[in-house]
Amino acid sequence: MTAGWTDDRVGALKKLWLEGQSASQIAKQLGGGVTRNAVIGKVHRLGLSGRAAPSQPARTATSFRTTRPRPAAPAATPAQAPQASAPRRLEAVSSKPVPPTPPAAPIPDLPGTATVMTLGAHMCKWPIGDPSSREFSFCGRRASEGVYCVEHARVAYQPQVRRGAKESGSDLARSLRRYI
DNA sequence: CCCTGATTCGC
DNA sequence: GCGAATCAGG
Repeated sequence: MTAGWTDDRVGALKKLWLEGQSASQIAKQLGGGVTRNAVIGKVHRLGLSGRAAPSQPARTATSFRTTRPRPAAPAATPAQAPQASAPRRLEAVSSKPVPPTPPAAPIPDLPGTATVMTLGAHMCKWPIGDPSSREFSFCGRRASEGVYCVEHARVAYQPQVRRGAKESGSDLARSLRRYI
C-alpha cells in the first residue's frame, strides 16, 4: 500500500522537485517505496517537467535537451516519417543568427503569485526568489506552451548569449540578472 | 559505472 | 493515473 499520491505527498513532491532535488533524492525522502521513476512519472503527469532552474544551468545530466527522437518505435512506418511526435519545447536553435539580440528585458516586475501548492500544471513555473525562502513563489501566469509564460519563455530559453564580447555588465547581463 | 531526467507502454 | 523498463546523455 504504497501507492496513492496523497495531497501532501504531491505537495512534498512539488516542493522538493522545484527546490532542485533530483528525482532519486526525492524518492528517497518520500520513502514509501517510491522509486525515482515513480517520482519522475508523477512529476511529468503534474506538468512540472522541465523544472525551472535558470539559475543553475550546469545541473542535472540532461536538464533539457532540444529534441528527443525516440528510436524504439517499431510498427508504423519504420522508414520515413521522421516527423514523429510534435516538438516538445525549447526552440533554442532559431533560424536567425540573432546577432544583436537586444532583449531589453520586456518583463516588468512579476507579481509572483502561485506557490508550490497552488502552482497548477499550466501555470508559468518561473521561480521568483530563493526556493528555500518562504517568500518563494512562481510567476503563475498562464503557461503558453512549455512551463513558462511567453515572456519568461523568452528569457528562459534564450539560445545563447554572444560571449566573448564586452557584455560583462551589459544591459543583457543586467536584465537577466533581475530574474534570478 | 555512477548519476541525471525523458519517454514509452502495459497495467 | 501509475510506474517499471528503457532510452539518452553527462
